[in-house]
Amino acid sequence: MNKDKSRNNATYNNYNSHLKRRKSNVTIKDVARRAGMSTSTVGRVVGGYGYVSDKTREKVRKAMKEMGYYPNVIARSLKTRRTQTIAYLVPSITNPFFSQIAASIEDLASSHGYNLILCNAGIKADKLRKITTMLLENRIAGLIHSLPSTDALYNLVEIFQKTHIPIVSASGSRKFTEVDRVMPDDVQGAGDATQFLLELGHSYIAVLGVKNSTTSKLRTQGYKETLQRRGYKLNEELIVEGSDFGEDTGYTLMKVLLERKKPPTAVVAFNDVMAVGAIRAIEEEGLSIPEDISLIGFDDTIARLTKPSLTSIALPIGEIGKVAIRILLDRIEEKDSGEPKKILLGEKLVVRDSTARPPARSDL
Amino acid sequence: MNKDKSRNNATYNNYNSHLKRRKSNVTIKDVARRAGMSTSTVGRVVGGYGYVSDKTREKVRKAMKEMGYYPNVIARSLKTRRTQTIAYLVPSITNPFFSQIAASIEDLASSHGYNLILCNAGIKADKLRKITTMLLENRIAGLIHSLPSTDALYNLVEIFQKTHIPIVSASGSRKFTEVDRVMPDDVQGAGDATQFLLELGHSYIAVLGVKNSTTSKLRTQGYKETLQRRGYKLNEELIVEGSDFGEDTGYTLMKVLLERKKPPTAVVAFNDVMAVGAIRAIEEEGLSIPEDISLIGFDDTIARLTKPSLTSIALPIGEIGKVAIRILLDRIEEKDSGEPKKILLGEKLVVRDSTARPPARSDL
DNA sequence: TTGTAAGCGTTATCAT
DNA sequence: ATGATAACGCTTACAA
Repeated sequence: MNKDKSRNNATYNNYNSHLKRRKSNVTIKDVARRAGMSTSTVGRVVGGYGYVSDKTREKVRKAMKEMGYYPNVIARSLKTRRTQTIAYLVPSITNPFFSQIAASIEDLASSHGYNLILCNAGIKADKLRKITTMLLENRIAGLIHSLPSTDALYNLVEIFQKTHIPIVSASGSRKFTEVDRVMPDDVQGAGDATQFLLELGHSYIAVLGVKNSTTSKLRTQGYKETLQRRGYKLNEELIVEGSDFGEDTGYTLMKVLLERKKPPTAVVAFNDVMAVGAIRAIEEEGLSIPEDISLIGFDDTIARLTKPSLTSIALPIGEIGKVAIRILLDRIEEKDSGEPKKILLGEKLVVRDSTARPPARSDL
Repeated sequence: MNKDKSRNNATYNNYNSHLKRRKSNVTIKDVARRAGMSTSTVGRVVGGYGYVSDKTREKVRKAMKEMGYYPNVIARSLKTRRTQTIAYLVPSITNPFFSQIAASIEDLASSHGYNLILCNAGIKADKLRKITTMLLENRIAGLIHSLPSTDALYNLVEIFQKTHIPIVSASGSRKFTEVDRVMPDDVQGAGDATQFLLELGHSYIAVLGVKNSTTSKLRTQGYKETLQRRGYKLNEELIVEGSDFGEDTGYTLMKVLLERKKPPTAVVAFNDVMAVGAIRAIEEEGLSIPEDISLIGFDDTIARLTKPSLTSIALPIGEIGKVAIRILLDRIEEKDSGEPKKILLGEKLVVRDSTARPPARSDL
């Protein structure tokens, strides 16, 4: 009855929509009146705490269902001073790497009763600052991000630190040691790639990197360490770097290598897209993969689709999201109040058609 | 001073973390006390409404900054009975199609002061039902979804209808005529593909479709209509359908076509992935693209990456999100209270290397 | 132009 | 086991 009445009101409101409409939702009070008891008793069955007799509980349940009652979490949050909302900040949700992390975060978050609010921070500092304010105003319970180190991020971290809102970096900035960080083990990944090529018999291995990229730096480090650990001497000339992770950069760098008197017999590109550029360069020179040159990509994104399909280093994408959200929830629920952690997750070599033993004519 | 004190408290709390910590945020009251005036005056400058003298405004601003005040939108929402939160529901955020829509929704939403909460509804009805409850409890202002028609979605639509929370389907279910729908014009897109092939000189054109798919049905319709409008007779044998949009399905269907006495000279696959399967089948038969057979994909997802690169029908992905969020905001802010709309957005043919005139020996 | 005070729908602390 | 009642932090008549 009540319901019908309110519905009629709403319909009526369409006629005088110049007036602000007031959505009157069913409240605890309404349910209490209907069930013939106090709001606190109803509150107890809704919240599932305190003593309620089975009989009253049933009565309340019935009234709730009949009236279509949905507890107002806003009022609850105001009273309890905490929300069930966490945020995930990315540079670009369009990037499959981030959208996969988002998926695994969302999954665990929602199964623990948390809502995930998604923020595309883009690259402008201003946007991130606005987001920071918005998140603060919304009193979010915690935050995961995959953002690069910037002043705006520093600002965010600082404020959240003060407000005691936990932050986890999921393959984002590694700079702020006050926050938990979970990231792929790039040193190990590049090491594995190098080792795999060494075991195939290659000894003159080049890498296609990117200047000013922490990731590229770590991967280069893994390459160097493995080479040296296995007793090979390091040749700095085999480390070539471009300005970005794009296809054209891969193409150009590969061209440079091929024009040398002694080109490498194997190449590790620090990203699948660069590897695609490298494939183009190699084919243009009339060489074939893997017969003349072995090629390994990184990130295992489009490696399945190239021709030939690319041996690549797969990132533990799903793992990153899962571990990050787990840490965050532990922080929020104060099951963990220890020092900030740094967690490295293993990368995995996926062997496909772009790698083989070096050509026999290789006399190196 | 106050700030320092609270920080010390927090640090101290780490020692007795068995006690529940109480985050005490700065409130309007605190600011008012500091600035030496009433809460309502402060409220007026925070909210930017009513009369405030420039002098007091400045005083308040100063106090706010000094104390690090962030308005509590939860309290505000409780009072005003509305939130600045909208939700976007997808079957899978990992799918680039949806993540691109999500990106454009997020963009406009945030620039209008709304938060986007992202929900991966997956395929289980139970998950969607849980999400429905959660969204209701959170009193979201509106909802966009890209979900297929299911009972659980019907349930959601029905409840939201009752509660007067606007819904927009962004390339999701088209069934519920009570909600606004914005979607790609599949009839036109398939029509354009067909027309393009006809103009190249093809007359024996096949399509690779999928059973029980509305999308496939509409695309088939576009194909048929264009053929008939141009005076070609329809050959039902040239419409082959599989059980899903997968690569293997494309491969199998293409094989079937190639084994016929009179194979088609051109094929439209209703999805790029199926087209990849078709390429494999065609190459296996020793035929080449586009010399022997022209091939068109759909959705323009991986079309750039295939070999040969694929002529494909690009979906107006960004547009879908933008239009959907615009409609939703208009509904929320009651700038639009008209009948539910259905908006079709144009698809665009992107010509690449997989299409050419039919071979000369084609005597059809 | 500013202040007072009554809610918004919960939870939490008392009584009973 | 249940009920009254006071917050939570804000907005908003209404009064001054």
